[in-house]
Amino acid sequence: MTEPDNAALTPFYYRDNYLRLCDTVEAQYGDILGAAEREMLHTFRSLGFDAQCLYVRLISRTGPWFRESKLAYAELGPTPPILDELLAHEMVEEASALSPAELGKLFTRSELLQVFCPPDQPTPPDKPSLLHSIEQLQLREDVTLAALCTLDSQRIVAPRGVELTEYLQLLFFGNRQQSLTDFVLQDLGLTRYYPYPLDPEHRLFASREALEEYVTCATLGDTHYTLLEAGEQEALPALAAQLLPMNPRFASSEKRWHRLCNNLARDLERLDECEMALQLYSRSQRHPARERRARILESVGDWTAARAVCEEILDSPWCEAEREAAERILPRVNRKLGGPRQARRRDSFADIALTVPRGSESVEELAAQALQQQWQAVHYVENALMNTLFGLAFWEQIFAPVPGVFHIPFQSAPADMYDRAFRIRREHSLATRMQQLREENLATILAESYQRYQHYECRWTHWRYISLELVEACARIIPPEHLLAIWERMLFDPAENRRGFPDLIALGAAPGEYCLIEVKGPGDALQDSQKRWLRYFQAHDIPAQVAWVEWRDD
DNA sequence: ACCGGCCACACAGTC
DNA sequence: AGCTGACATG
DNA sequence: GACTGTGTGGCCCATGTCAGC
Ligand SMILES: [Mn+2]
Ligand SMILES: [Mn+2]
Repeated sequence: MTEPDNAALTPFYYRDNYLRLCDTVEAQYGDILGAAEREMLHTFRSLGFDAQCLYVRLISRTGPWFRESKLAYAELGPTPPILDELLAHEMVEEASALSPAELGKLFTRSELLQVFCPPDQPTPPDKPSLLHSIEQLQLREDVTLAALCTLDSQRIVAPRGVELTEYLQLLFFGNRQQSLTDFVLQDLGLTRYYPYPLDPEHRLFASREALEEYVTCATLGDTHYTLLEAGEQEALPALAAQLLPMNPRFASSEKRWHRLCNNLARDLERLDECEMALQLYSRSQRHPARERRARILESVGDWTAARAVCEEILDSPWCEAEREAAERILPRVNRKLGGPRQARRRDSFADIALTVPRGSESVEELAAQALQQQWQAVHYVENALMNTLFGLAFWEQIFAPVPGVFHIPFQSAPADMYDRAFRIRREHSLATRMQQLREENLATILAESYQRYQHYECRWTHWRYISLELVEACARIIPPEHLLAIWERMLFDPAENRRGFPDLIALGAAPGEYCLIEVKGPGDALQDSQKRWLRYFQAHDIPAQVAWVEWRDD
């Protein structure tokens, strides 16, 4: 047990952070909380210190039910009187009946055996079947609970207001993933967020309706997942029927809704529910909705409609991947409609053949080792290197205080990082920065940026994998005009063009002596995103090649 | 944005 | 026993 | 060989404990 570095960490940091969260949310969203919710917050604040601490522990752990005996916190003293207080204020409720499934989460296999299986009877082989056989007993749920309490006379409790807590966290973080844990990680110094200025003026959720709309989308997403998990595909059309009449009105839930439409539609395709899939896709404004529509229409033989969708895409593509898909589909469809056969563009990239012995390492590692002989150093970097360099080059623009993009102090990128709007809203500062990068010493800029911003959370930088030394070596050897060209394309579409970079970078001794190398093992092929970068490299005379690996059999 | 989304890869079926 | 996954923890 | 679909594994603090198998 080591002492935390951060002296601010008290034994009560969970409670302290929860209060910070409540304060922030009440200040920012007081108007959209209901009377009952504010009342509950008031009750919480009126509790004694220990009761507050225990309550926050309860809502931070996976419940909903807890055995009193499992609630032991050294910093709080005996649990029973604290629970008494929480029960008295109705912040906690006591179980009076529990289902077999709930029992399974609370009691061990041997405890359940002890109570429900007489020693002379055959014992179920594992816990699931044990729970099943308890179900078969058809006991009343309060009876089963009473039976178990004979071996553990302590109470079984659940915190109330869990859904309020979920709402508070959602309002604070703007998503359902982050939680009090993020405060803790911050306190522990495990994560550090760049101190960009927050603007409380622009809040994420405009109104109670916006919040509810988001929660509805999230719940439908949960249902989707649960149905898949349970193998209940037949219920998916009904889920789609719930999704379709929705009309998301708030920006805060739009992206989520579109993604949900796409995900669900994809599953409906697999069920041959093409009609419904088409309806969902046509409501979605997110790639690959239009591509999927074109493919469905092609597969059902509606070539006229398929052509129309392709033309719509080509007219104003959402991204390059979408345009390429339309360019592949359209000629096929045109031929069906009696058009001429068209010659296809063929790529040809510089390549080498490698024959290496099989090893336990990945094919990329093995290829890197084989290439070590011809180069000073070969690094297996994939997307991490170029994304890190991008983050270093444009840190100030990424974290610039554009209105409305920084809501909370736990962001690793602005809210619009992957939107079309990102580039447009920072047009001027990005242009100025590009100019500066063109004119000044890139190696110095990148190294200084690395040292200044190292350890701050950023979607682009990979501090662990990409060392300062590697950044310096790359900045010395890769010609600035190459890096600038790469960054231009990344800025053009930061979402799409952050992937597809070659696996390896091989570095020589002198400036210009380097090569980006995509490793392809037997059976692997270039992906579309990789081809797009390789084409771009060709067009800009950036040295890149594909290394086709074969196994040397001995 | 961790019961999810994103990568890259492996493999199979089609033309 | 030895391994794994879920969970809680700082 | 190109294209398409599908399914996979890793990656997201690190570490210890416990229950299950
Ligand atoms: Mn790769
Ligand atoms: Mn590769």
